[in-house]
Amino acid sequence: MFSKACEYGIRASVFIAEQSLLDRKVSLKDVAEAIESPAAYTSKILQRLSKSNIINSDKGPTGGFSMDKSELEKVKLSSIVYAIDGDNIYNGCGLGLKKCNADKPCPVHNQFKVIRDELKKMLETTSVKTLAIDFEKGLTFLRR
Amino acid sequence: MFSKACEYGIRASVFIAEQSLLDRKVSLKDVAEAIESPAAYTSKILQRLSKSNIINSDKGPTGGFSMDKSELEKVKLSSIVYAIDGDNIYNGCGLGLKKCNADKPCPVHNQFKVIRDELKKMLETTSVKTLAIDFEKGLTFLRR
DNA sequence: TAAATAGTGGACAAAATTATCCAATATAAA
DNA sequence: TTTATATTGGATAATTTTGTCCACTATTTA
Repeated sequence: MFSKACEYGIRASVFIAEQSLLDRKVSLKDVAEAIESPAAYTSKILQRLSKSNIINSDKGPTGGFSMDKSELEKVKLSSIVYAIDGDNIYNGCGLGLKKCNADKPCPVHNQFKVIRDELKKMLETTSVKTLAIDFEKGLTFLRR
Repeated sequence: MFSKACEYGIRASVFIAEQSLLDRKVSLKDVAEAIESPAAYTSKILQRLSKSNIINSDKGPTGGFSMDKSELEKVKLSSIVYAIDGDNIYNGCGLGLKKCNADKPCPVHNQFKVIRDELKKMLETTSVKTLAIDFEKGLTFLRR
């Protein structure tokens, strides 16, 4: 479905969001431990999220990663997925054809369109904030 | 969504099915040209489909790949996907957690479950035969 | 201003996926 | 039975994705 990088990206975002709700900045190490991911690789992913203005990163002592509490509910899963995996999930053909649309559809174009549209809607309506709140309550998990 | 191998596998199956409806066996070369895929790689994929009893393969002159017309509507997309990509699509966690279920769910477990179940249902109800018939009619395309 | 800390960016390495090549095998037809 | 044809299977290569390492920059604190 998503690349491993994107999976780490979503998990990291949920963790950073949750900690931000508690007014805590987190270090790369914190993130990697919380989501059980390779630290150096996670660093690259956080860089992308930072450049896409999804998370903040501050250097130096007392630095770390964070998200603005006030903007947290505006951040949807779709932004994270787009920042890391681009738009292949939405626009790419399910059978890998370069040109595939209603005019010249692949054999499963219509069947896939239904699924994709649902996936898209889900990603666009699910905010990181609600995921962070459930995680904070101990209802969901980011490792194992 | 699927691996490239799986995409080729589905496209190849639709082509082979369509040709089988016309009582024609097709060679590896035919398949590769019809679906615009690397022949040698496609060969490996057809081997898997053959071992999973989804397609027939006959060696020697007049040999080639084919599908039994009588069993064609029993072959669903789900069999092909399973033969090539396994069951990660259904059972794997959307965020890559090794253990993720209703008891210990990842943050997007429930949201993904809805999508997955729809995808699963779609794959399990879509037969290669109907896809082949639409392709035969010129309604759908396997290349470009 | 010096030292310690934390993220950045570039080069590099490992693993997985995708793709190629070719000798071997099976089979139909001459 | 020989020849031509078509798939098979194993080795190998290229590419992409995933993951690591390390010197550098920015920033806070003493």
